[in-house]
Amino acid sequence: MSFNLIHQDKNSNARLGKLKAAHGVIDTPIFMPVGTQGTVKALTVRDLEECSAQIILANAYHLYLRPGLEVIKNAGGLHKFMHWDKPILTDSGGYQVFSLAKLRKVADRGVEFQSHIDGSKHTLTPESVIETQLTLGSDILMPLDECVHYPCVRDEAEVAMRRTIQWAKRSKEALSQSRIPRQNEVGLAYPASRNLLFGIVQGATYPDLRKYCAEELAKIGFDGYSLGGISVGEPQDLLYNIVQTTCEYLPKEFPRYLMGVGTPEDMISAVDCGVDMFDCVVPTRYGRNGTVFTWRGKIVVRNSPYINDLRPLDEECNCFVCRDYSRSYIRHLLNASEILGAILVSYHNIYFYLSLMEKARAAISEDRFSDFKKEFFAAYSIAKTKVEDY
RNA sequence: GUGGCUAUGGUGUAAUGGCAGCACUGGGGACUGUGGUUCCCUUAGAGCGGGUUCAAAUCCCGUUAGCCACC
Repeated sequence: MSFNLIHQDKNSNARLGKLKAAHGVIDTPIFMPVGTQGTVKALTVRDLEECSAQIILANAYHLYLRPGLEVIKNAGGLHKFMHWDKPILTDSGGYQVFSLAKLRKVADRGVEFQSHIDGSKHTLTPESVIETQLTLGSDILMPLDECVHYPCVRDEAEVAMRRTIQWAKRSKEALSQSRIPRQNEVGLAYPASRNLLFGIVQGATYPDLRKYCAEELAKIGFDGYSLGGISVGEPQDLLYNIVQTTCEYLPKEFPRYLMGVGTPEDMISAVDCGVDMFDCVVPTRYGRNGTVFTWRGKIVVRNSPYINDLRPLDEECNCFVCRDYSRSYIRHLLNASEILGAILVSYHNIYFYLSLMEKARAAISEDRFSDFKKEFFAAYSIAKTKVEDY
């Protein structure tokens, strides 16, 4: 068993766990910084290690298109290529198929689409996507799935959900039959660990579809279960409802991964429902665009109130950015489109996200997650209401 | 001193005599399994004084300033 449930919070559904992957053990709940193209934008691997990142996400679709699998194979796999020796979770490209809707054709066999880079035609199948991820040397693989837009009529959601289950089955089969060498090279933290494969629960906003999908996937048997098709435009409370009900249908002894989510509030709420893993572009993308996450809420440091503000981004943060630089200076960098601005805010935001998860884990281990959540939300709303003071 | 040219948001520039537009800057917003140095919204303008005309950034006169040429 690759996942150990270490502790269940007594007053909520939050849980503490350890997930054993080929390149290391991951403490959950965890946030995984997004490194789509084999890099967490604006950050070096050294930065990520300083921030205590335990696992990052990469995207098989993007890397398959550019630089191409041969280049990465030649480099000895994605870990060596990007000089990251901790676990990597790869997304299949299922989401890109969804977000690049204009360029695609979906059928039971797989997805046909045109490259967003050069327009060339490609076909993704559940099998090819597994092969790609094995070639990359991924620790945790995601199967090809079909994500639908919000709102989505029931029939359409059901078709996509059934296809996702079929594809999940084929993915598991493909993984077990693949001839690509597994994670058994010398020097790995857990050489015996195989590549982990998660199932993805679809079903849009329909609780019965989510339930059916979760149960069918559990029957097939995966190393973890993802909640997909969430945060695609639905209102906040609906998002929490789906997460909560879906978690109830998932087996407790496996990790749960809420894909693509989210804001600090989203994550804390989802941990409360029993979610263990997250990934999201928000800390890095917002960072590049000048929004900073602090323990008192988010601030847009690019804006004029901070022009002469010599305080750190977050007075309660211990990261090197907050030690060495002022809001005034960082605002200037962002305003002048200097690269360092994006770097510093991205670093701080990733540090913040990982600290948030670390605090959540500490709280769960002491059965005080509910209090932690309350305190977090109380403090986090300050920037919104008292901008002039913060 | 004489002649010529020019004058439009903070900056740089458009517009047959017919709703003064664009870019940058300034001010805000957006961003959720990354097509993002991105995207959206927005403040702000005719050197000054007259005249012609239904109507003037546009035509005419004067004036001021800048530039160019000549003396």
